[in-house]
Amino acid sequence: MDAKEDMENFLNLISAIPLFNGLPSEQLDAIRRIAIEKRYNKGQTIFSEGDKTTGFFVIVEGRVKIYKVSSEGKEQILHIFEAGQSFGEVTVFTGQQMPANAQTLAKTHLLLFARNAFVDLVSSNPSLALNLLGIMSKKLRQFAAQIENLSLKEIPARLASYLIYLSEEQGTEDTVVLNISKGQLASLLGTIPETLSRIFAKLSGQNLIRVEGPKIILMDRNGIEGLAEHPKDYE
Amino acid sequence: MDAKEDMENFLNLISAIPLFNGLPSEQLDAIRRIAIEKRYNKGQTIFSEGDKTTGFFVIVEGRVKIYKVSSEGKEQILHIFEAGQSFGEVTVFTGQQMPANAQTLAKTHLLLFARNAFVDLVSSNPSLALNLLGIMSKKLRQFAAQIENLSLKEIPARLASYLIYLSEEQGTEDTVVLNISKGQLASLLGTIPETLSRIFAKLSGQNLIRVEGPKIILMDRNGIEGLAEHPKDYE
DNA sequence: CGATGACATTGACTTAAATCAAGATGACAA
DNA sequence: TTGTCATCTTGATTTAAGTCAATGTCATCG
Repeated sequence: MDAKEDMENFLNLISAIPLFNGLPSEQLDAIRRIAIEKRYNKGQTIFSEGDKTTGFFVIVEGRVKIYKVSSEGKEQILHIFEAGQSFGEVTVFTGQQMPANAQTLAKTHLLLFARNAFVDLVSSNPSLALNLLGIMSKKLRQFAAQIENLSLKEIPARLASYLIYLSEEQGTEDTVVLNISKGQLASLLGTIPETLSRIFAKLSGQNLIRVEGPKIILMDRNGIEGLAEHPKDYE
Repeated sequence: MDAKEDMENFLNLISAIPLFNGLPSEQLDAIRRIAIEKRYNKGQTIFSEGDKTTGFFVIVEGRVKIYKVSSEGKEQILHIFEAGQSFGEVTVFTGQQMPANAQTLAKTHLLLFARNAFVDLVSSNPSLALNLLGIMSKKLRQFAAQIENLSLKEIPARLASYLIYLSEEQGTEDTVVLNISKGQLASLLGTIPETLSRIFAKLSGQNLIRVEGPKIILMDRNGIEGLAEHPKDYE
């Protein structure tokens, strides 16, 4: 009975993952057979830049940051992934070494799909391939947005964009809660904690936001949107 | 006879494109049937940010830049694609509007694949799907590298990285030829022409390179590689 | 031919953000 | 409680790169 219950649990888990959406149950079963469960505590390293390809990861529970580190030790977060999202696709199809580092930001439960088994699965399942293409397209789009932010916007505008993004993500109108530390947010925005702190202070002074610990109150949503798009008007 | 010759030409064209590598001839034929030929002169716009999804493009001949423009008019080049490469995949699978602009840098001959027809083709052809996944993985990797460069490296290091990349691309040991104008290179590196010009002058002064118009002679390849990785040692 | 216009360089100056350094705040354990 | 640690904030200063403006170079066209 336990075995059967486990399996049901498992199918519930993976069928809730966007990547595996709409797949027939025999495919889900095939997926189950090649999945390897992995559990981590907060702050553990999943892989490091230069490691040889392991495979493809899906987050069942927890949070993971993908980041690069410069030769002087500064960190740039490329992405933060939450439950239901996946990472590591890239090396599965290029087969080179891991291009970045991955570390947990919380207690995390992952599924790992070994490279070859996963490639076989994708080859024999067009709708899985299409799902994967859709997910990778979205990631490409997000990276393009990040490049745009880094090179075309100053940091206050990047923060404003991020706050708007968060409020959409959280479905809130005027209050967002940071789900990462301010230091990590600085890294995600391509800056350092001191600078971010000053910008929080500056935007507070302009009555655009109010900061209460990890809770940010958007006092003037229009103003914040304006800042995100037309930074020069808000100096 | 002409029709048959045309078809042979066409099959030669598309079988040389990495994306269509290894596909059986009946698939190539299906591809031919849905391809739409497009020809542009230098400097023409193929699509603009916000346009509704057109489809997927493959470059037969020429060169295309994909770029974003800030609200103040500064341009950031995301990518420059050459013959044999493809672009526009992203919107095919997300179906939103075009996230960036595309403009030709030379007389260019493209194939356009309309969205639905292309999705059908990919769904029914696993090895095409795998090729596409491989290509998108490579693009994700390149974007990640670009984000790293923009946020973790100063401009001299970015230029050094680019020169190394070019020399590998061109298979040369000590001389590379810029295939875009210096102004465009500035945009690709996330800076402006004036700054790039000063950095060329600075690196020349350090005897790392010599600049002769669009030809850059790498006088000290080790030094340039060092600069790309450890900028602080070269001030 | 000289003139126009794109592209590139150089100089003087400004500015956004990083660095360095010192405190503040808050959580948590001994 | 006190002490320790991580996170965050604030201040003084430096610096890389952007801006503004002038000038240079070169190809091409009428």
